[in-house]
Amino acid sequence: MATGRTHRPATRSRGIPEATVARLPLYLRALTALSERSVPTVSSEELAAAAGVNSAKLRKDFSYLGSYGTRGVGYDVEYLVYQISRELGLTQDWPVVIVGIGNLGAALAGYGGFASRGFRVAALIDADPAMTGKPVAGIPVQHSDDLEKIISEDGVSIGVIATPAGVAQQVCDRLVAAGVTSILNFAPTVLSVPDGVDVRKVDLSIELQILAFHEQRKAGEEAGAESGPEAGTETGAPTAPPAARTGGSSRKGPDGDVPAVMPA
Amino acid sequence: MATGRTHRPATRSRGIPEATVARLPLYLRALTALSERSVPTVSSEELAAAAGVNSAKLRKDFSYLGSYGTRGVGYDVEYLVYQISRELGLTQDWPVVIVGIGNLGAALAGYGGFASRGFRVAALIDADPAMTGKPVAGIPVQHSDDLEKIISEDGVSIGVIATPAGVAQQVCDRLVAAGVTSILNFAPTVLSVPDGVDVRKVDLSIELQILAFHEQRKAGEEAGAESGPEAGTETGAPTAPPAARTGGSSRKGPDGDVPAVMPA
DNA sequence: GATTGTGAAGCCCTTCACAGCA
DNA sequence: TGCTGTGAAGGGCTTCACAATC
Repeated sequence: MATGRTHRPATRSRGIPEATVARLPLYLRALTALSERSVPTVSSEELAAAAGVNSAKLRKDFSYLGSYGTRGVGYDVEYLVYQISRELGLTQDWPVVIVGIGNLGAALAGYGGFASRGFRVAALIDADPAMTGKPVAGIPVQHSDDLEKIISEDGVSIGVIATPAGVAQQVCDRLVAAGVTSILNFAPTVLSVPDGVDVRKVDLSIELQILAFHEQRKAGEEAGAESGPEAGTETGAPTAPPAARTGGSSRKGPDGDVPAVMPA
Repeated sequence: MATGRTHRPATRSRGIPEATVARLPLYLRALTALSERSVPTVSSEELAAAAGVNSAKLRKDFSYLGSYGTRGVGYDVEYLVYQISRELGLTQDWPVVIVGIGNLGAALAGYGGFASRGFRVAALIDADPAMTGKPVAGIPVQHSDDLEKIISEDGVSIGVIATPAGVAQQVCDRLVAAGVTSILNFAPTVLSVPDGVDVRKVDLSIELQILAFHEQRKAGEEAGAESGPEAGTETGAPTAPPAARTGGSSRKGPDGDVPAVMPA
């Protein structure tokens, strides 16, 4: 998951659990598809299947928004689309700026999923003077010197950071100082922000690493047993075993009390 | 968060909680940075700060891997880097294919964070014949007709889908049939896969929608009270109030029992 | 009869707080 | 003395299962 940090655990906002909020866009997408096919109503079971969750969870989620369904019938598609959109704040226009127009920033600039959800790319910003004025996805890139001016003039409150990791924090600081209060961070760094600012991060390599973990697990399972994730070779062995390893007293180690690989 | 689905809740693998696995890459990055600065040891407090988590959580996480620290001292940086890498399966080489070489696919192809973590882009695949042979990020694009051959020849087990939503499921099916067992999905669709295949998704517009939700909440808080998220205008009002609304018996509605906006 | 809405139970994760160890 | 490793407590989310409702 990409998760923000500053999330006022107090107040509980209006009581909608964060996990539920994170699924609302999923439901919304499924409902939009149904709406386009002019399906009038949908049951929790059907909608849950379309959104890839189970129906009890979906009903519980919707119960936080209010009682929008009809027992024995299901949910009115159009009405739910509206309610969820409103709950998510998508009935208003959100100008966003994208900072860092490299490959990724350019891809984001051209991403159709933004505009269709009420997000308007208000500006593309890059530090490279050679980029200034060049149109990307139909929008001229502006120089980062003008960052503050752009933010305040357009009333931008959401910023997307797609810069190299090295400059992400300073870009973040400038965005926040200029009035941005929500940040979507693609740079592989931990950003620190003051209270009241939300950060969500998307880290491509982290997702792959998580997949690799499970992939390795699978490979181990089917192979039966082999003492460790990569037994024979000892590739690029640990550079520095810690002091503790020599004692060998009570440590459980990686494969201590449980066979590393289940023998079937 | 981007979360996979098929996750065998049984067997519990080797007992490392999913939440912990998701943080290991974070720790690894922080440790790598320390390693490059030749820092020999680090305390849970310091490392936690660098990774943006709290220290109790970090210690608990590490405790699932084994006792790799030294009381009164901290953790050996190099040793931890190795242990976490091994746990994540990064000590081996993971060939990946990227399917769908549009803006996003191209950006992914050139993303440096992959190679540095042991992920090797084995092939770029696109359905457009005009793309075939064209080098992207130094790698020639191959036609999707050859997908199965590429997967099996290179022993690819991880696939990245960056195609339009409409074809994502069929691409997914072909990848799985060809032997891929982990998929990172950037297409805004729910993929269904057989047991044993892991899917993680990254959805750019969902992240923004979650930010918008909190952003709206903030705007409401500072504005005092105003009856609803966007009061005056009634922009694009609900197309179809559901049957239930007329009865008006027990429904709580969106702003029923709690003021939509806290009055200070 | 069908399907929602929801208390209650269970599970997982986080946090606390301190014993154990270097 | 300082910091890790971990039992125990606490909190949030998911799942169950069924009463309420159309």
